[in-house]
Amino acid sequence: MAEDLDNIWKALSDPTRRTILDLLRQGPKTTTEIVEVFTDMTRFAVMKHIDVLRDVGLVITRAEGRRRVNSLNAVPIRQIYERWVSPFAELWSSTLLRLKDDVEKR
Amino acid sequence: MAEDLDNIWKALSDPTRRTILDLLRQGPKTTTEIVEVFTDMTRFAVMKHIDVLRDVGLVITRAEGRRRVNSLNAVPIRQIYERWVSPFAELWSSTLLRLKDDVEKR
DNA sequence: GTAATACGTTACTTTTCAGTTACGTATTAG
DNA sequence: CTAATACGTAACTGAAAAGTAACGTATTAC
Repeated sequence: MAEDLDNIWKALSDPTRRTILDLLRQGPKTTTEIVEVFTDMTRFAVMKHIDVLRDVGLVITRAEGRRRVNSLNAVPIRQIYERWVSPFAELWSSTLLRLKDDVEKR
Repeated sequence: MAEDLDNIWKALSDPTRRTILDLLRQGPKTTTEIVEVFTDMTRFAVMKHIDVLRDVGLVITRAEGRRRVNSLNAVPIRQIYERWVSPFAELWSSTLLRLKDDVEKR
């Protein structure tokens, strides 16, 4: 669980997968519903992306008859935030200050 | 600039590059100083990673004689936060609630 | 019960990307 | 001024990952 964060980063690095997460933010969707959004891609490609998201825990899939309902799990994103975004947050202001300095030097 | 966010995600998806950002969080470092940290990799591999980080604006490099001093720019991380982490933050609590429901159903 | 629906598995191709090798340039220390 | 230092460029290799194609299974509507 320690550096599973690497897998989560990898999962998030793909634009198709991020679009899927965006979709699921509005509520659970069946696999077919997700597939239909990506008209320029085969069913299998999209399903692979869902697989990746499920493997890292960003998506939870539950069977409902012949359907698979996929829902979002935002917890891994929180882990990314706590480890990688939050520690850099304090630098946002200092970065702006430095840029300000650079500008004033000219 | 709109979906340069994709490039930023890609840049952040590599563990070596994230380690470099972690290093620079403590202050600017010359290219050689960064290279020396990664003993299991050639100079060129590390330099390529620095290139990628510079291309997406996460690292700013300034020449100082024959040295290159690399410093961190946290602004792109802020963009990631605003677009991708913050919108999901509201779901952290609801995810926990749902997990709670799931547990209680058993 | 059969046909359509929803999804899965496997094998393959293509592309992308990390890393190395080889060669080269600019800067500075002595 | 020459030798070591600090960094750069370009071409190649290997492995991972995205995407496709072909075939297969379980479920439900009629």
